[in-house]
Amino acid sequence: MTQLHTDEAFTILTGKISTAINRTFLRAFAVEGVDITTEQWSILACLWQKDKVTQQALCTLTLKDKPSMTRLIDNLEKRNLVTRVSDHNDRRINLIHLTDAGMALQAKATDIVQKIASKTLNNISDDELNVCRIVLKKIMTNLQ
Amino acid sequence: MTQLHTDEAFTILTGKISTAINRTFLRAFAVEGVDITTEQWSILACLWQKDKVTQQALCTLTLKDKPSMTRLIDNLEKRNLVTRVSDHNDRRINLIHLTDAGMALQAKATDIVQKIASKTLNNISDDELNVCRIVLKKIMTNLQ
DNA sequence: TTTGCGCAGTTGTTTATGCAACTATTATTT
DNA sequence: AAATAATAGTTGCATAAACAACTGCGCAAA
Repeated sequence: MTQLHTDEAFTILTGKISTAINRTFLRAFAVEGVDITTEQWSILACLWQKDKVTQQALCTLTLKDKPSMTRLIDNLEKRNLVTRVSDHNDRRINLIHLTDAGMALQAKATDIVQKIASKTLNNISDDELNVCRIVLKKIMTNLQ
Repeated sequence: MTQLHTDEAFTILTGKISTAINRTFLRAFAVEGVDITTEQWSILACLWQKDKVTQQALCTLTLKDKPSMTRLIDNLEKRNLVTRVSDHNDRRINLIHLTDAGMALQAKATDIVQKIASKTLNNISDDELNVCRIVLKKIMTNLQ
């Protein structure tokens, strides 16, 4: 690949895109009265698929490290969206449970995310997006 | 586009890619004895192209807001890589000057970045990367 | 000239990441 | 069984982002 392209792609990937997406999510959530951050949403999205999992499982799913997860769960607990429940068989483990409030957020948050996703991916063809997905996956693999 | 693809692309873009790239950069810099972060590098890279610019200009170039820039420059000054020089014509303005140490980093840091870039973009064709660049640019535009 | 607007930059608060070092609990190994 | 290793989670410290509120300076209109 030419050097110019490499630099451009890198500059974009090195933060700008995710920063812009995060900002868009944050503002949309705020406007719609959903008081969570993008990161908190990413944890809730896991729990909406499968509830009562360990913090470690959430780390693996979201590619975050344990300290980050500890603090994200702290913040979600502050907002009464999840609770830590100690496992009786293995007391090292916390199982993260959605609260009623946490479950209640699913519909609205999912709706907001869908709207942003379709706005963001407007005028991008299936083929283009597919190639992009493949490239991003290759990059993730190369970074291991 | 299909919903599945949308979700996947989004999950990757929403932080994971840039987090992984940031981590890789940080470690590579640390291993090679270059004591800067990815964000600090992004500022230095601007200055290596054009020195003695305002903080606002750096904000525009890197898509960061003013408070972020203030603190990034603070940290770069702590490391003696740049200095703030007050403009005599307009005392509102700080011109950011590279120090000798800041200039001296260019070769080594650029080399590290090149190595990571080629490792990261390994087995990705020019065509694929081009499509990906176009998609990422469209996404950035859609997010305005 | 003085009032007021706009621009450049700073500070405070909350949230999040990376890494290292730590505690507590469980599993292994000898 | 006792010592050791591995696992789950927490805490401390530095860096960084978003947003709002602020200071200080320049400029233009009344």
